[in-house]
Amino acid sequence: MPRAGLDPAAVVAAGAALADEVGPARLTMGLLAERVGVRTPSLYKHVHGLDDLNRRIAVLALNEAADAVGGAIQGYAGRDALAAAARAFRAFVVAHPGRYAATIGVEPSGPDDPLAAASKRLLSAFTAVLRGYEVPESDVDHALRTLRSLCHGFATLQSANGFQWSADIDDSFEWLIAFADRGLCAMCDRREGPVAGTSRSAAGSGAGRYLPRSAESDGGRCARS
Amino acid sequence: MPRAGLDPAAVVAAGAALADEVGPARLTMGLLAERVGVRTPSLYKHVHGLDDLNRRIAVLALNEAADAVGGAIQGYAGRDALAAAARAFRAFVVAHPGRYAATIGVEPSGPDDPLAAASKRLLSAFTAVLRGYEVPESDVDHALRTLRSLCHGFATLQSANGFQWSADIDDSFEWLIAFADRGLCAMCDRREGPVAGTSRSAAGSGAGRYLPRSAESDGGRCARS
DNA sequence: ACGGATGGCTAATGGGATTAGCTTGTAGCT
DNA sequence: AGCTACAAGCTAATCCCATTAGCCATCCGT
Repeated sequence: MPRAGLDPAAVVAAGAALADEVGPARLTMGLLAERVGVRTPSLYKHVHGLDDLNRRIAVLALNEAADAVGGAIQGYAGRDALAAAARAFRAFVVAHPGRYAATIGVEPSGPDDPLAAASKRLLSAFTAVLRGYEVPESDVDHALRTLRSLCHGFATLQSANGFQWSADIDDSFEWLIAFADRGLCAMCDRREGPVAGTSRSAAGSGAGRYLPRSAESDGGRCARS
Repeated sequence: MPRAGLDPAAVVAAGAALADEVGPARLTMGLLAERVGVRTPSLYKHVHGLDDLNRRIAVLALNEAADAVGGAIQGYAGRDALAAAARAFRAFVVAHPGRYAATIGVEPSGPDDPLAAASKRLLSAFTAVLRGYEVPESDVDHALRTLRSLCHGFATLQSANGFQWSADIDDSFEWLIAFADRGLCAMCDRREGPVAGTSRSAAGSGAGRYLPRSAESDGGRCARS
């Protein structure tokens, strides 16, 4: 009986992939064992049980999300960074619904729990976005929670099929980004008239709908760092 | 052996209460049976199984949430309505975390699923909030999804203990309300200078922090219906 | 080669969901 | 009042899944 060459990381990676495929509720030790080519009890040599597996998947997911968001905002600031972060986050959750779902409901057991560190990494990426807006120091925590709630809520509702109506979901998300930008930007001194509202750029099916006001169109709209 | 006088509604209500107490993950048929005073298999005379029970709890929760939000916004408009709706929603989720959690991940099976109707009722309440802002007809769906994402995200993150930092959660939520108000209001013609930002009213432990700008302080801030 | 640590296996336990089939209140009818 | 049919309970049994115990093979360094 040849060895399967497993280690905890491989088991967790396979578990995360499986969770993405079948949903976190149907992620079972037996199914995962079959997937990696061993019998069920053998998994316990690598993870301590289903709960432990879920925690580790959550850590993996948070780190991957942090990488995705952190990478996406490189070189951007202000609204561009906000849009990049939000899109990257949502893309990650939509691409990996199972592992992201594993992150909800897990609590770090202590201050040195890797879960806490992974969580902090993701938050840091969003904190970087806020630096492009004039958010007072005392409000950063609140803004962070708000931003996280917004992204988390949209992503989970979408991946749970919570949006049942006709309007295009991508359009809604771009609207959400503009909304968040207004909510953050309105804290700064504003030097322009009313926001143009909903005039769509009619760019067909491309990604740049809803005022893709990139660097060229925003000079001085909101003080940036 | 006397009859317990159960019916589906009683079972579901007890199940929802139990979910609030022990969490949806630990809601078990055996525990519920014990709670209502029958043996486990007897529950199957009233609900079709655990999945069915969860769906019914979700329907109950959505209807209760819709009632709470709908009732809270009576007589308010604009920012006051937004704040009332958001607070009522969060209060409901915090008071009934288990039954609200039952709503995530359930999909309506068809157009006549009571789940779809309950979902619509909750959405309607939020739609009423939007009527106080100048949201173009074409954007209502987007705004609705955004608002729902924001509330849902905050509520679920909080009830999952996803906020691990120091800042006060009630403060954060009031900040969130102000943020949403800015995001929605900035679509209207605006007749005033920059929003005052974060000056707190320092009202001690009361509920009216973060610019409790009620009817008296907002005349003409945003066109209301 | 050798010996411990490691990773895998079979067998067994226990809990929870669900079903089958029986029994008995109970409501409604005569 | 008595009969009947259905509704609501119950016991027993089954299946699936997580987890543990204890055994055996493999690998790696000596």
